[in-house]
Amino acid sequence: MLSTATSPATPSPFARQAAAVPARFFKSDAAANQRASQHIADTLKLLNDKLAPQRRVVHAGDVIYQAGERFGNLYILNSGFFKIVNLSPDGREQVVGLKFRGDWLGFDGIAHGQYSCDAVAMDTGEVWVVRYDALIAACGVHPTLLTVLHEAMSREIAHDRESLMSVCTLPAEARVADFLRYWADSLAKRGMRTDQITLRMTRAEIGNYLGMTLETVSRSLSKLARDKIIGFAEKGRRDIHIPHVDALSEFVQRSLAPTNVVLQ
Amino acid sequence: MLSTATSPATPSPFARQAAAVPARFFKSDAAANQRASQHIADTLKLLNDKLAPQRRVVHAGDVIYQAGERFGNLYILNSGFFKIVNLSPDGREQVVGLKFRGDWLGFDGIAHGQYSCDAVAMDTGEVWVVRYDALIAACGVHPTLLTVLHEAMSREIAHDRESLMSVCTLPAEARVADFLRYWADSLAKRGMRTDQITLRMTRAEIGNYLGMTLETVSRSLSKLARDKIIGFAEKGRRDIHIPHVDALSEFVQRSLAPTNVVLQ
DNA sequence: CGTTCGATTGAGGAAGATCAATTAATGTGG
DNA sequence: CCACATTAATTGATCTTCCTCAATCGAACG
Repeated sequence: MLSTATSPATPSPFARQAAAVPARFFKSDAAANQRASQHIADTLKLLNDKLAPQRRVVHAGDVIYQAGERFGNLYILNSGFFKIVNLSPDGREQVVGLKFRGDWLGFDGIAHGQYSCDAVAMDTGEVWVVRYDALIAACGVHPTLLTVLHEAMSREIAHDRESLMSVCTLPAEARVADFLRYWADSLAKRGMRTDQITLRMTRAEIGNYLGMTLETVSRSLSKLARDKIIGFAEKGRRDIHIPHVDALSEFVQRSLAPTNVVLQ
Repeated sequence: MLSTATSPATPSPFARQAAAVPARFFKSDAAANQRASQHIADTLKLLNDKLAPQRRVVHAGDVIYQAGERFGNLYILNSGFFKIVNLSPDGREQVVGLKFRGDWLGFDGIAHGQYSCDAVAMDTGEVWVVRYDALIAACGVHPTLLTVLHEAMSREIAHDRESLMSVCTLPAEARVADFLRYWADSLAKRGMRTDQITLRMTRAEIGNYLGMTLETVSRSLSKLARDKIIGFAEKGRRDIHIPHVDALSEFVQRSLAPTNVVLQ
């Protein structure tokens, strides 16, 4: 088991609550998803209207930018699906992010004048290319653009922290469940169906993203299927059926419970 | 051992290099540190001149903002040292970031109108308080401020990804070594000495940040001390002596090597 | 229709978690 | 300033999770 700050041996210096988790925290919220979907559509429309960005169609495997490449553009994902891969000088590679419709790519390049990761398309899609300096200039004219930009950066920061927390505090099976929940959530927030999702990543890629081996991913998925929390399509194990998204959150919570008390 | 995308069994789909690591990648660079230190000082001066921010002295344990609190301010750290703690509804807590002089706090609040983590002072210091809307207004007058802001956000995004990579690809001992290297680097980039550093965190906090137990942190530090890569002060094990920062990077590299070949 | 790549599953082993005992530092009241 | 209480750190022994290695199977593709 992994370390949590709330272990009984060391009462956490920042402990604040050990109460039961209110249901609203892991109940999916259709109305909120509806709003999120609308917000993404509105934002894309705004960007399209004010920036008239260059459009670029991409296919699975296309690299939109590479670590080390000179920074100049930001990219807005209109459709499709990307992975962000971090590279270390010694050859380690790490999938550090997944991007869906409405997400931005390339923020990491601003600080040092060059991108620090690779952005790779995992599917056919369309990205909008925006020159960073043109964007900044446009922000002067349309302040809403600046708001949108900062929101996107802020969201990315907040989400990266969630990822770190997940990797650091959840056991492997729960991490896989949480990954599926996140994926389904991301689709729901974009107005797409979540009962049947197609993972466009291999087990190895998922494992890399979650900090575990492909075998552990496979075993975890098999376990979730045995528990009827997910289902596989008859043919092909890339399509995953998720009858209840909330069941994934509940699985995560259960795997955090001290020990499975049989009779309360 | 943890999964790396470059395991021999599964030749990575994105493999690009397996070459020896060029020395420049882990050799500390005094000139670069000098420049970084100057850049931080210049940036702080600019912010001070253009924004005349409210100053606030903080002491260890002070909470500058809390998760859930309404967003309104950004904070710039002029001196001292902060930790950023992420909280989950079920009570998990995760140190997701450490902040030094020149770093900004509060970006996570922009997107959702409320902060998503706690920012806690670990030492006496001074933060500059800037209202977000006042900052945006000032950016209209002084475009350099916008550049500075975006640089800070971009740096944070890039660094968060490094953290995730470290947790996902390095074994525990290497993570501790890399943590010390990062700490020393951060000090060096701020013009401070790195041969003698004082960790203002307990083993439990370090372990939480690195995704391991406090016992593993302790054992790793003991190992590094046995190997003469670090040393402890006579009294108190919070002060750590680092004769060669590069030795920490080399330790990380060594622990990544397939198997310790005795005679090569 | 064979070849290749991805996924699954099992067996064994190792890294690191957990439990526990001890020691060192820090703080507190007398 | 000291005795005592409290918290942090170390270290050892054991156990669990997950990694590693290996074999098999299914799908996709030329």
